[in-house]
Amino acid sequence: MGRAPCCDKNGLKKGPWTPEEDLKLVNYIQKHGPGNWRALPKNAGLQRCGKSCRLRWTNYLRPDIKRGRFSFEEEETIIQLHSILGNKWSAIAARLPGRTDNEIKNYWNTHIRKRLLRMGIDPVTHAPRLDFLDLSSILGSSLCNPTLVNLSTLLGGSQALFNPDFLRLAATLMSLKQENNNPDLLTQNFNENINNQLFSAQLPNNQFQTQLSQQGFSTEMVKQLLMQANADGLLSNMGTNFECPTNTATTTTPQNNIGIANSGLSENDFASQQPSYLHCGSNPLVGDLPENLHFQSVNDGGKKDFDFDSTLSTPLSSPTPLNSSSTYINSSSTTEDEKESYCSDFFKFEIPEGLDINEFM
DNA sequence: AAAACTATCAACCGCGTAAGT
DNA sequence: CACTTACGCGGTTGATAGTTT
Repeated sequence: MGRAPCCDKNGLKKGPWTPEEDLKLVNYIQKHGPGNWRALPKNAGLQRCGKSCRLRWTNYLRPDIKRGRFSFEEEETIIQLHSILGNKWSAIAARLPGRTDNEIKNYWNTHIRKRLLRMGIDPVTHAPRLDFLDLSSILGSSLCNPTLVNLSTLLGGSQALFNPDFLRLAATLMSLKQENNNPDLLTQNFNENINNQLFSAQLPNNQFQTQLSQQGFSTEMVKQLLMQANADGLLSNMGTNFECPTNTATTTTPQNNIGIANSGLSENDFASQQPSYLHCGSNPLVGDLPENLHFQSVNDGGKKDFDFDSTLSTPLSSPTPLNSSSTYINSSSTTEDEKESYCSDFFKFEIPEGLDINEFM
């Protein structure tokens, strides 16, 4: 059964709206309010279909529409929301006052998407793109030491290689390798990036670890990669007793208190989400771990504090990391370069304060 | 100066679905 | 329950402006 046309299109005007048409539409809606779009054009004296009128109103004529360049904060919000919601433009627009879904969609496709691609980040999955990763280097390094990696599980568990969390980790690891001429920076980067990625990867219902273990590509593998890096002298500050927590941990950051335990989400709800760049830092830009940070376990129906100190031998990073890009955050007139610089910190996104994840469910 | 190319974004199209009959 | 209608959404198109060659 074919769908009935929204309106009789014979004789109806298409294309750009004239100021006169806009005026008619605005006047009519001011008097009668929006709605009943099918009847509206006839009543308003417009030779347009209702759909066209609705679109013109919602995307252009509505009085509360904010026009002009997207601010840095808006762009940040879009990226964060897109990592959670995907191409749910209307849902994203609902959280950006004054912006329409069409506008956000256009902006995504013409600006953000391209920038992410340039950064080597897949704009769909928000994970590093495979073709940008020197995975062969990782694999080659690991495979040279058969005690570190079981080849069959590695190959058989190829899905694990496509795990976004692992890819992020791999990307960071490789970037560390490229920077290994600066041990101090390396150590610091490890603290800030690897630790955070390992733990943040476990935040959504321990999804990362579960996937890895199910695919025979265990957390141990990641640890082995880190050990290998350590053996290579890359991670001079990493102790051999480095351990990943096995609890189901959720974020309860001192800053925004977002977490499963207090968000009203079930664990399954959380696990179903795409990687959202939740991380456990107090600073959304640098992602350092405050010493008093506690994770809450929601296992067994009860909340159990999870103490990082008991699982990490590595001291937490300093609160003022090198190369901090925190200066751009307050700039509303951000340049493209600055935004691109910001995207290099893309893995450290944090759900902004006041953003109610529960609304997305 | 003009052609070619690229970026932008308003508008359209078709589909899914809720609501109504 | 089947069907129709209206609405909203996401993908896509195409006109226009801006930039490069």
